[in-house]
Amino acid sequence: MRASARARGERAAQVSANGGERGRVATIFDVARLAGVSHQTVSRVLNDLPNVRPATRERVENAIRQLRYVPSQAARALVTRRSRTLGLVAAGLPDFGPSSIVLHVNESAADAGYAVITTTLADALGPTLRSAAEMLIRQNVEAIVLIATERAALDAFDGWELGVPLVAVASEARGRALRVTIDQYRAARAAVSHLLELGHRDIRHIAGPAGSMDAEERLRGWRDRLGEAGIAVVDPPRGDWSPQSGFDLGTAMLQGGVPGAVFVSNDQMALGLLHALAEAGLRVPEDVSVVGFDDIPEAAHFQPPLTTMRQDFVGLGRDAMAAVLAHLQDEQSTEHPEPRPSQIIVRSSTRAV
Amino acid sequence: MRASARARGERAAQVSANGGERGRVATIFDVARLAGVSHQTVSRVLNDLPNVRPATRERVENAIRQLRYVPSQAARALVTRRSRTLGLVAAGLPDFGPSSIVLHVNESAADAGYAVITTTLADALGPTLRSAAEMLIRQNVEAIVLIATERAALDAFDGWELGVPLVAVASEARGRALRVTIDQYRAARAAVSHLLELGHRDIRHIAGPAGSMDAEERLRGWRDRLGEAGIAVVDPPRGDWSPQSGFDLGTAMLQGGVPGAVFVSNDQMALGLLHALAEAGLRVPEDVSVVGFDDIPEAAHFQPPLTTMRQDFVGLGRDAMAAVLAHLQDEQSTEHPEPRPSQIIVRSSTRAV
DNA sequence: CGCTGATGTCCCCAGCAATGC
DNA sequence: AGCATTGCTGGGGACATCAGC
Repeated sequence: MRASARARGERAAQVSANGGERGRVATIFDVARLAGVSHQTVSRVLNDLPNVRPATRERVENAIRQLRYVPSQAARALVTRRSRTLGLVAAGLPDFGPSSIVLHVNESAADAGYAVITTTLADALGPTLRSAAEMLIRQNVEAIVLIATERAALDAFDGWELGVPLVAVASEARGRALRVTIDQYRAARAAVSHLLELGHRDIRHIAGPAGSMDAEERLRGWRDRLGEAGIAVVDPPRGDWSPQSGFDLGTAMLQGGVPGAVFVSNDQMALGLLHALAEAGLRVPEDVSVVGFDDIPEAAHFQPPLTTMRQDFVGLGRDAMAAVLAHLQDEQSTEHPEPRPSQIIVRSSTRAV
Repeated sequence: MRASARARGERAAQVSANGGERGRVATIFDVARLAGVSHQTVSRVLNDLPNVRPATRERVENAIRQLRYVPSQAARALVTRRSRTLGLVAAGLPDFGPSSIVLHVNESAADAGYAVITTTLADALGPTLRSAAEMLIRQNVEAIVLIATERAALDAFDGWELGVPLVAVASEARGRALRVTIDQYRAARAAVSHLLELGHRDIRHIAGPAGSMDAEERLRGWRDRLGEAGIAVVDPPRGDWSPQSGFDLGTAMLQGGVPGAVFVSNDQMALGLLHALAEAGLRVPEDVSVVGFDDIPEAAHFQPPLTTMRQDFVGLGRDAMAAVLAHLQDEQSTEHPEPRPSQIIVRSSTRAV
């Protein structure tokens, strides 16, 4: 079909004629023309394929530099069916946990040569999630990573054929999504163990919101560990992660007497609790021991510096990216990686009784 | 050219023959075939163009639903040269300020129907920025939004033809980038005015790092406002935004005596300062007044609750997106929007002397 | 002949302009 | 005039083919 070839040639000629035109960028044909080879040879150079003579390669590379040629991702995506792009769906920003995960998934993706399209959601309702996912699919993402704090978010994706792999960062295993996770349950048990080892028996809990899987796992860890120690518990109050709710629930808790220790489901609520305790004239850790969760940057400078659980968000980001890549290479790989362990950071808000 | 049309037809036939094949997605031709129209008619339906009979439109829409057809963004981008995608370059995460800006730019972009590819940077060095920007260009973004905290980041982009509009979120006007901003200078002046009105004269400052434009503007506001009040100042100590640096610099500051009031360049360092003051047995606000900057969610529950400057990140995100859209529609529009004003939040860390 | 290095053709998928009924 | 169709375009990769030694 010579007509086609000629059309290409004419176009290329036009381009070199008005190369100075604003906004016009070089194509692979322009490069080929300048280097005196076919566009296919340029393609081989671009993709590091064999069968290109070093001298030819050199010429092509010079032409690329000269024209400041950048391959069109759109054209490449069209033919390879690979966009080198990931979708990231995150609700619950700007909390420390989700934000950190987003940050580190981004970093791991960049290392793997992937771009990340992030959609932040105000709520985790089905329709919202659905339209976010559809937008990502339209943008041609190769996989979707879902930062799921609420159970509802995970459920919304279930029984819904996306067409691309779904990796969920979540603390419960639900649905068919590939899951990467931090072991919140064991971390909560470790926090309670720390208090038990200090001799505490009256260990209360301020939990996170009901829909949150993280909150649920931390609550379960607290309950189970106390149960094993032969200590009966009642249902704990639930906050919304905010310092204000920690303050309110802490104030309410003090109405019924002074607890020996409190395990709080995140650092911000722990801060609110510290505030409530200070207002009530109670000293930490002399009167009450407090353990938080997350190890936010501020925690080391609370009054007193907070004992808390530090999570491995960096590792989690890597796990998520590894899961994506594994699934992209091999559809069958449904191996869930080991949950990432957490680490207790003992500061000055806990002490032995 | 009938050959071409026939090739299309054959391909379409193949598709419907193995429609169950894994990973194969429907194209506009499959839809056209099922609806008994040409692909162009489908295109008109997709783009809400006139000249489609309601009955035809109906048939096409049914076919789209039936095949779960999603237009290929890659193909569309190739022909329209519009990717509906924005690039966002952010250094300095996960600090509260930059994180908030990223979040709200994302939201505003989503409202405008744009996807956002975010790249997070470990440092703001030239080569890092450059490769980040190149990656975004390859991904075909229509514009780049740069969250620039450091002056060096802004300078790195200068004199460098990107090929796409650049919008900088930054507190200094540098280079040719379109700029949106929060007026840090006026905000700092307001913070100092608050202390002056309370009768303070000995008003110190703990500044942010030297390269930071935000830190510089806040420092300048503090210096100028005090100068106007006839109060001489010396160069303030500089932290790195972290609570630890606030603690260290606060401790050092107390070696030279107890100040009347301190204006701290961000809330986290203010927290460190509160910690240092508490350790020295000083009371806030009885002995020392403290004003922070940012109004992070924790600030209301510091001990004591912190007086601080709240910035309008939501508005800033909208400004950034508006600037992008304006520039995309009209290359000449280089109007910088008015800087967003900030608001003082008076809590319990300041009081009259 | 057999291998290396380079070329030609078709295809990916959607939108636009011109055309046809 | 209203509605639908045909042909071409965009940038680059896969594959088959070809030239040279």
